[in-house]
Amino acid sequence: MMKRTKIKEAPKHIGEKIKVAGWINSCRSHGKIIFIDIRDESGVLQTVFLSSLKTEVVEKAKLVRDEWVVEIEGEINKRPGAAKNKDISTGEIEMAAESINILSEAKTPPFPINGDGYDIKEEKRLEYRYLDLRRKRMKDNIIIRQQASSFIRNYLIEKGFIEIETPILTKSTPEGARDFLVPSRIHKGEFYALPQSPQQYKQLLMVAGFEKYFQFPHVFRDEDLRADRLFEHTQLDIEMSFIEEEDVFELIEGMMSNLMEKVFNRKIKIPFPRISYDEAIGKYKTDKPDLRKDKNSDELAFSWTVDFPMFEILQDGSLDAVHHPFTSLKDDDIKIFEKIDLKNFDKEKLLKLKAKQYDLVLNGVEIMGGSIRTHKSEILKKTFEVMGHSPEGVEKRFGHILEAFKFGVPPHGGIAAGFDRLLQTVLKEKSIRETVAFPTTTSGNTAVMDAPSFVDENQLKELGLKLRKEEQ
RNA sequence: GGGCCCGUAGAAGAGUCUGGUUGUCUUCGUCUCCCUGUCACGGAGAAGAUCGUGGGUUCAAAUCCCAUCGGGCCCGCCA
Repeated sequence: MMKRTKIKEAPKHIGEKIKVAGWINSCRSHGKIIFIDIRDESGVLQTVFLSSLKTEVVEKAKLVRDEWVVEIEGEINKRPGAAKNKDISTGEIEMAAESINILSEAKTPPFPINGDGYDIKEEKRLEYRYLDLRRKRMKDNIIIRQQASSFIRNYLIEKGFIEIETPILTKSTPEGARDFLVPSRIHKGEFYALPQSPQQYKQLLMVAGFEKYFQFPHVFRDEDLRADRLFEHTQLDIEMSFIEEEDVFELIEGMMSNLMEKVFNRKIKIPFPRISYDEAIGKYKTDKPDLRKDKNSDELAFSWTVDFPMFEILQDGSLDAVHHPFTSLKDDDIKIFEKIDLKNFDKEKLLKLKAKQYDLVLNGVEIMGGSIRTHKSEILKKTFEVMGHSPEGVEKRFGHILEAFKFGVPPHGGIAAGFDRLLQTVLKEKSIRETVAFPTTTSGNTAVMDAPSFVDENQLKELGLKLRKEEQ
């Protein structure tokens, strides 16, 4: 049996007989000559069926329809002069078909697969996502996503980073977004939480002596969805020991400029502009300015927003950390903070304190955020106090990491990207869902699969759960 | 939790505001026939609709009202 050749490789086989396999992209019958375009993952190839072929072959060629799965054998030839098609990469060649084998028939697709798909209801596209992903635009998005993650992975490994996975079944943290919870079967009535970020684990890895860590973690937040927000998304998470802000900027600028050039074929200038939070708010009325407006161009505009305030004031008048309590203050502000008497403190003074916190902004979208962490227990204790946490509360929420910090913690810091949102921004997609193979709708219903859904009573029983009667 | 918008043959849209023959039309797709160089081929013909669902108003509802389901965008929320 002849080995199958990928369509992208076909131009290397001019004058040879090969076999290609894939989906029918389109059929054009002219009576005595039939053109069948066959598509595989790598491209599209025109095959030509002449009436001089065996009747049986011609009959089969007349029978097939779009999206049927077939394999076709024949000789690869250069196309006659006028028949060349510059619009497709295999437009210089065609296959003089000799045989066709139908591997699988197909129903007529519920929507067109040619074209970009933007005008089709997303509801339908998600219901049949496996067909939607056949379209070139979606396939390209998924493939470039992999090229980007693969590039970043290699880049970081080259720089001495270790990729380490952290748990998905983990502990609920009362800070931040609403958790997704998973009931424990063994410990009835208790729950795991899915991670909102590997923040604490990656800091523990610094204590463990992994000086440069990264991973592409899947993280979960049970908050209402938007065009740029999903329940679950992929991060690029990075943490390093013995570094300062400039080390993070340098790493990310090198990584992003190389990524843009090698994967997205776009040159960008480094270093990126650094804009203080106060300047950004003053000049652009936002902490994520779109610098394309300044430059009056559509080029990708990266910038750092730096020197965020450490604390913000909430509606109830209490103070909260803008980023998180483990964020380090600027060196000068640490001294000021140390002198502040919390028994009788001036909120304004605290609100002026600046942190070693930074965001990477691309075209007005926050695509990365991070900070240098503080590991000094006195400062941490005081920060928790400002935020109104009782010592018992702190112990319950952060005890494990504070305990770890007692065993020799290196100065450390890091950054995390919303990987899907980064792709969305670079690819200029309107929705984050265009960069994900199987996203949910904005009400959290999954693509193709019918989730969430009710479960067996037995499953609930095993977990020690029951629904209230009126909810069943 | 709140606001705005959308749901009409397989797909996209017009029709709804201002109710009126049997749901009319456009593009694409589907099916049949014709066609030897097309490439989203072309030509001729045909089929295809519970106007999301339920209720109400009316002599009469795709059209007006209420409810409900589904979808999208935004505010809140997302350290």
